Amino acid sequence: MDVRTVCLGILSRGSATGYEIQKAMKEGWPSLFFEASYGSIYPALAKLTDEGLVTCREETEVGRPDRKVYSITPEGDQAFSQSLLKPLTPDRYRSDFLAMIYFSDSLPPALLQKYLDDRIREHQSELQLIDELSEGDQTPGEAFLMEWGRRINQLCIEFIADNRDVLEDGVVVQQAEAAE
Amino acid sequence: MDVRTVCLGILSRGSATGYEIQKAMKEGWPSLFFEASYGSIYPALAKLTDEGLVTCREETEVGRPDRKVYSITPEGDQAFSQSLLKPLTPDRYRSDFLAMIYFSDSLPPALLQKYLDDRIREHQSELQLIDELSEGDQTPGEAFLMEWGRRINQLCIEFIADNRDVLEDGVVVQQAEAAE
DNA sequence: GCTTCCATGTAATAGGTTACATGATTTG
DNA sequence: CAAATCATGTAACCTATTACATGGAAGC
Repeated sequence: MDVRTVCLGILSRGSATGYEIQKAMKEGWPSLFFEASYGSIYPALAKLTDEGLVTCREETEVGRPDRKVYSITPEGDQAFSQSLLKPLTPDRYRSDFLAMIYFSDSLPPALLQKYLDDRIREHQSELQLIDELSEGDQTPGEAFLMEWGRRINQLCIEFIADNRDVLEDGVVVQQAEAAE
Repeated sequence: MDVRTVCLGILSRGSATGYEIQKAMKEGWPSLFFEASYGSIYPALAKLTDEGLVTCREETEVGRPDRKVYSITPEGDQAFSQSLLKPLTPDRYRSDFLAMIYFSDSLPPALLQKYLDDRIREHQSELQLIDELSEGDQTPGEAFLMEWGRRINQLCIEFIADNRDVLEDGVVVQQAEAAE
């Protein structure tokens, strides 16, 4: 699922500007599964407009660029529904944090501690974000994502707290050999 | 952390061919935080060799391309250690699955069910992979990643099983309004 | 007075994937 | 007998990021 499709999906929930779409990907529910910068969102919206999948209503503004409110068209709705029928591509996950864990024996212990502390704080921020998003009514998808996000972040915080000594003490774990 | 750096990190654990590095990113511990295709790995190794961060020993093979075994140099070791000192970039996560959840009200119910079933199977496969990787001795980093992977995947399986009815019944969740 | 928010967009660049090219050996 | 495994590499392509360009209004 590329920027194009996610923009279309967000617009299927209601009209928005490019700026608002980016905000949704950064601080809204979509931030839990996607992110993109202006440099990809604006061209995507321009292309979707060319193809007739969205329309654009311009509102003249003073002192800043005209506000362009994009709305999905019936063709856009159909295109989006069809894109959901295509097989899902595998999740793409890339984590400097987990890489750092894997290579943590090449790391100064003080830095390892800092990275772990930082990480806990990041998970706490995300829990707070989810709390803020959770105010008001929710679609089933939002309710599911909310609890999902809570559980995952809680688990991560708890897990780091409970298991950081394995990394910090640098003990090599040996497999119990019951077979001998 | 780009392909270049992860290749270097993997080579810091022992010599390997490009093929083996790709396998590690696909089926080894590194698969938990990184993935890359040959098209990026081979050029990265060539460049690292040019820069003197790795060396390459060629073993003549019959019926297939020469096997090129890469080994990290002292300069490479140092370069890798230093790259771990640079601030970690935020995790990058992109999930068609969670996007599908978010937009699940635009989805035929039968397809939603299939996606959820498939997802549970994927998490089970990953648990199995982790079990296979867990045989033998482990570094602290590996032990941490092992348990991390187990817990996350177990949580996901359990969570989907427990909460899928929220999506499948399509009930709109309303916030309890205690303040009124 | 500084920072953040609003608001759009482009150009250069980075970083990667996909498909292609080749082909023997082992496993089911 | 087909498929997977081993094994390397390139070229075309795609997608997205980063940095730049612009600037007023509102909040702290």
